[in-house]
Amino acid sequence: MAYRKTPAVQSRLDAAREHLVEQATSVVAESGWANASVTAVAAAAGMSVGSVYQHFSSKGALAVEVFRRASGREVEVLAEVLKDAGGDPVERLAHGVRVFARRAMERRGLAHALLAAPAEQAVARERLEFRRRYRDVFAEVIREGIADGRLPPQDPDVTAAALTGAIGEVLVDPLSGPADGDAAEHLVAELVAMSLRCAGARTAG
Amino acid sequence: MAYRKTPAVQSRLDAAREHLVEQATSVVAESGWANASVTAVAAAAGMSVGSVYQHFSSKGALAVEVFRRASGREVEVLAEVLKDAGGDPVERLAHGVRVFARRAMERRGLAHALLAAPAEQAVARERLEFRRRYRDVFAEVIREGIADGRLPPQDPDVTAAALTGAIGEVLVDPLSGPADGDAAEHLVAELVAMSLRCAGARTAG
DNA sequence: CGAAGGTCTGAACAGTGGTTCACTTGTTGT
DNA sequence: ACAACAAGTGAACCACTGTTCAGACCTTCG
Repeated sequence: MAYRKTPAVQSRLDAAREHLVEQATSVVAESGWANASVTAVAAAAGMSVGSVYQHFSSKGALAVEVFRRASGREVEVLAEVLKDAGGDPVERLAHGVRVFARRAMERRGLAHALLAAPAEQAVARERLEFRRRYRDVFAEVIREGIADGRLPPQDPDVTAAALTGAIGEVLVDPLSGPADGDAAEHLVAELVAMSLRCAGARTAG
Repeated sequence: MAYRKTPAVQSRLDAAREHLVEQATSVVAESGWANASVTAVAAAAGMSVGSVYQHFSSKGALAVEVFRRASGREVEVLAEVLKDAGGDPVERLAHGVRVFARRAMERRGLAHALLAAPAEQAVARERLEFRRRYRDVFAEVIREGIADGRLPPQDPDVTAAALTGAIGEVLVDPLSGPADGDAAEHLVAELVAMSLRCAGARTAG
């Protein structure tokens, strides 16, 4: 033999793959899935179309990877807040909604891509899974709230799904506009209040 | 002159157009926008591809017409219930949610196509308008509720958007399954209760 | 009936975008 | 330096669909 893949080469490959996924994410966040053609993504990553297929067996596989990373990050953050932030379940729910909303407003493009933008089948399937995970983490905290009497009896899955849909709808809708500082704060406050009412918390007048 | 379009011919044309729109709606409801190619729609309507272009200047125009009709019907029904059904605003809201939910569950395919299924740009734009109209009719009844003191102060647009998103999320999610009689009734009841809580109505324990 | 002008057809066309592959370039070990 | 082989390239290929259009067929009216 006269050639064997060296660690240096491997890490260069890994870095290239990493870079590709990151750039693809940017393209998706800025222009949506529809404009994230293999050509466009390859160009953004500064590599040839052919090279993309050295890292992913198909465009769909790359799209799924992009979606999984971004959505996984979001779910993780939310789950952490809902589980480990201090306070009773209702306080944690409020905090979670606040974080969800703020993050989505800061990265509007990405939020839209994850929650609503038209996408190919493979990504659409991932999106269902993503929403299911969101629902599960919300449902858990609602269950806790019911258990300790701070929330009234209810089907936690229905309420959790509703929260996911409600927040997504409010945030993704372009009528809410770019939402500068003040308007954004107002929106977040209204969202939190609405979510607490939705779960049946008594605090929100 | 030797030929002029006769009323009989015109009504035959109108009927054909009508038939085309109806069949296209069926295709969309059953297979989603993605599978509603011009070829498939023409076949379903029993006409040639070319004839489709006698009625609509493009595939997008046909898709928009299909969407407008179906969505317009739904909004109309909901608006009527929210405005004209008897009772105070809270009762009307509950009734409206019940109707929205039942209709969506009865025509799951259509509901999914209207609310969530991936669609081309032109339809996506219509969908935003559709959701805006839903929001407006919900917001109106919420405003009334606030005005007569049955609902607490809140941003009606935020709550209305949330209701649209929440109900859509709960209904469209395939995990809720085909929802046979009993499960369906449970789901509707939970949805109504959740919606009333969401708007801040006091009745819902 | 026959001319005029419409309606209907579906194969051919054209744009798009994912995928491939013969080739060039780069890297490794002798 | 050179052989061996992997990585990188991008034009060509291919499948898929929306759209067109020349000709077939129908309807009207003198």
